[in-house]
Amino acid sequence: MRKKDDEKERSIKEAVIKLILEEGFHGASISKIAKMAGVSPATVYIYYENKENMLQNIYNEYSEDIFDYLLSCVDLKMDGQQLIEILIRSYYNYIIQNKEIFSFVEQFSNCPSLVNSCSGKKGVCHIYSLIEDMKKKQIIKNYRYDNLLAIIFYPVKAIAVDNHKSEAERADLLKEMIIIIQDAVLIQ
Amino acid sequence: MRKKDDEKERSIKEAVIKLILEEGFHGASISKIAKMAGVSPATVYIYYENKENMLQNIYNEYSEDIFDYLLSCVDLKMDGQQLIEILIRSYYNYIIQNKEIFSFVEQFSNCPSLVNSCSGKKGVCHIYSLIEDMKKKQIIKNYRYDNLLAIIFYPVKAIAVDNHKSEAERADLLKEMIIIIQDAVLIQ
Amino acid sequence: MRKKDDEKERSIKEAVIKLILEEGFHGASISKIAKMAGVSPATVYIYYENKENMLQNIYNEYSEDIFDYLLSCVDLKMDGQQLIEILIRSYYNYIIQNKEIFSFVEQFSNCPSLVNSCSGKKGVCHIYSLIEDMKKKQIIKNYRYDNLLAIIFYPVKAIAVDNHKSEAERADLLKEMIIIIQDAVLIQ
Amino acid sequence: MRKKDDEKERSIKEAVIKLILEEGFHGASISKIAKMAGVSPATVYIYYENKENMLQNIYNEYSEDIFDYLLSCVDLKMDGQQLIEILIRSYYNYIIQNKEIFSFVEQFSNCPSLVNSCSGKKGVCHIYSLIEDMKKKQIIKNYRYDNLLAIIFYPVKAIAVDNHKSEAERADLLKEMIIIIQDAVLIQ
DNA sequence: CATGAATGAGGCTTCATTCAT
DNA sequence: CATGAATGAAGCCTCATTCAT
Repeated sequence: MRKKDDEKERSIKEAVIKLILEEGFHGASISKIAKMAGVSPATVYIYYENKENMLQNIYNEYSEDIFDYLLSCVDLKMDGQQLIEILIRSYYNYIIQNKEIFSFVEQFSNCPSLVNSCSGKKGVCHIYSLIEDMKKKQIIKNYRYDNLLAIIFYPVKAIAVDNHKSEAERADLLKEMIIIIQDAVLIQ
Repeated sequence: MRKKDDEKERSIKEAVIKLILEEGFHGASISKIAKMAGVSPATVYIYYENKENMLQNIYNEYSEDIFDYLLSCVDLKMDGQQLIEILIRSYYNYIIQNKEIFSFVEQFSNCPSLVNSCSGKKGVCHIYSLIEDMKKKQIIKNYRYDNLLAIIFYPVKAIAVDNHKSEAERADLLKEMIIIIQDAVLIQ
Repeated sequence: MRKKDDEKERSIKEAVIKLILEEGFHGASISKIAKMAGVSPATVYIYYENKENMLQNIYNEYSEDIFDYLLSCVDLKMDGQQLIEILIRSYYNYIIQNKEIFSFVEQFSNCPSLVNSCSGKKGVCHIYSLIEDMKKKQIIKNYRYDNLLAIIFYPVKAIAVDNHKSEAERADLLKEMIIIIQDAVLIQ
Repeated sequence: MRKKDDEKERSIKEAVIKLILEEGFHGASISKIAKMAGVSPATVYIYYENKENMLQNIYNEYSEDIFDYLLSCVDLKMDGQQLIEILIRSYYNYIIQNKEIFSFVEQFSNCPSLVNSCSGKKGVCHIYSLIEDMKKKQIIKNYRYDNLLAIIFYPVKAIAVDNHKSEAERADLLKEMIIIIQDAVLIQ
């Protein structure tokens, strides 16, 4: 009896997100994935029940990743200004450094037919207590949690995914955006 | 007999965006599209050179739609507060009332392989002069255009696409969001 | 618009029953069928919704064939002896001369998973009135219809499908079998 | 430890014939068989060289079963009437009580590609001496052996496999059929 | 212009079988 | 002996596109 090969599962996953970045969601066929992962098409079905299941599995694994990363970057001893800056910069950096994963998660999220049939734990909850805590400490204004999340992260996304701009331009935009957001959500 | 042609093209377009909302990007095959549009698969190729071309065509047609709509909603005689509110509400309403189109445009935009090979005129330019005008009039703070656009529209999108919430909840969030954005971008 | 080609449908059907005789029910893959019929695999799906449907369709077409043939061979002016002989010989000849069709129908009938999901009009009804008529005329003994059918046709089948015997041997057996059946079912 | 092996082989065999009844000949894949038998697919290849071999093996084991059973039911002290009745009723009962085995053997027999490449000892020989003996004793008419076999058993099969009828109806048919056959083959 | 027929290529998945433990 | 992992080949079917009317 051979053991399940973690290496193989990993290379399959990597092939999926890489292919989906390069060729879009529909260009990632099982045979291409298998070829890129260096396994037989049949092997994919040892690790995943079928293609849809595979995508949802990978989505569930990575969709929370970014928030775990954010939490690992912040420190409760930071003051409000620092904290917002770190959150935003970390979010931005994650997108830049994990293009493939981010693109995969975004494409998946935007596809109603996929995301609706997905078990879908909203992984955002980890960051909930952080935000609520800062509201109680009167560091962040008392806006609704969902709105705070939207304000802090969505505009940054717009900068990060804009490939028409140079890195320098985007760094400038980001700098200004941090100030805008700090002004918007911090008390004083 | 011209009218009939236009109708066919329209019904094809509608079939495309409807199918892509319902079954995702890869569920929209030419034969399904043709069936839903009530035409033969061969007919599709009278109006479009091939499938990719067709999608890009439709994308180009609809990707600017939202900004045209926004401009049609605002009035230069409005004050700053009003204007921001109208922009945001209009944007929100467009998404709600044009789910299919919005979903199509979003999915297309997020697919690198499609959007990169697209002629891609940045349709956002229409709104550029409006924003710049308000900056000159010292109504809106002197932030970079891209950031202003991101701040005003991206967070709203988060509210509009969140299907886990009731209409009432989303209306509440929107109300608050308008205030947040007004505070962030208006002078005083 | 091209018209549906009757030739093509016929060659597909023939390929199916020929292949199933040669290679058994499971050796008849769509691609082999298509190759033998001289069409593309995709073409098969223009004429049949799917494989199961195709097989059922062909079964329904041929399962009654033999009884139509039998009826075309008999004549109401025949006496009882003649009639039984003709029925048996015709049945035998049909099997010999339509090996492929007969084998297909038999294999299909014996496969519960196929035959149960089949619309399945019992085509035997055509011969019903013939038998009942002869019972009324006191030519054939007053046995139940189903039993008469079984007695007249089933033993003959055993002779016809026995490939271990020479043609001459089978002719001898058939001759004797006719007498046995005549004795069994005719009055006097 | 021997017992365990035999059990595995038995459970594989049972899985094969059960699956073939339920899902037809082509629905019985090695992996399904293994799953149903509670063993690994690889284990099947310890007991059988390959799939075709396995099927032929099982066929050879069961194809004679019914005749062994028949012989175990009859007694040479019975008179002709009794003997025919017992033979027929036993044959009928075997089919009813061993649906799976019978269906497997029938499907296999009707598949030329399988049965032709089969070592194929005609298992019917056991019953040969019984029939010939009764012919010598002038109990059964002096018809050819093959025809007697066909007359006695084939029509019964028609009743046994007809699932459109109730058990009661079939019992009635069987009762009459016994009389028909007795009349046909017994002297006086 | 419009069509349904036709197709080779490729989609996902399962197959029978072998490998390595 | 027994296993689950692994695989190339092949299964069915649908795809985007073209053909012929």
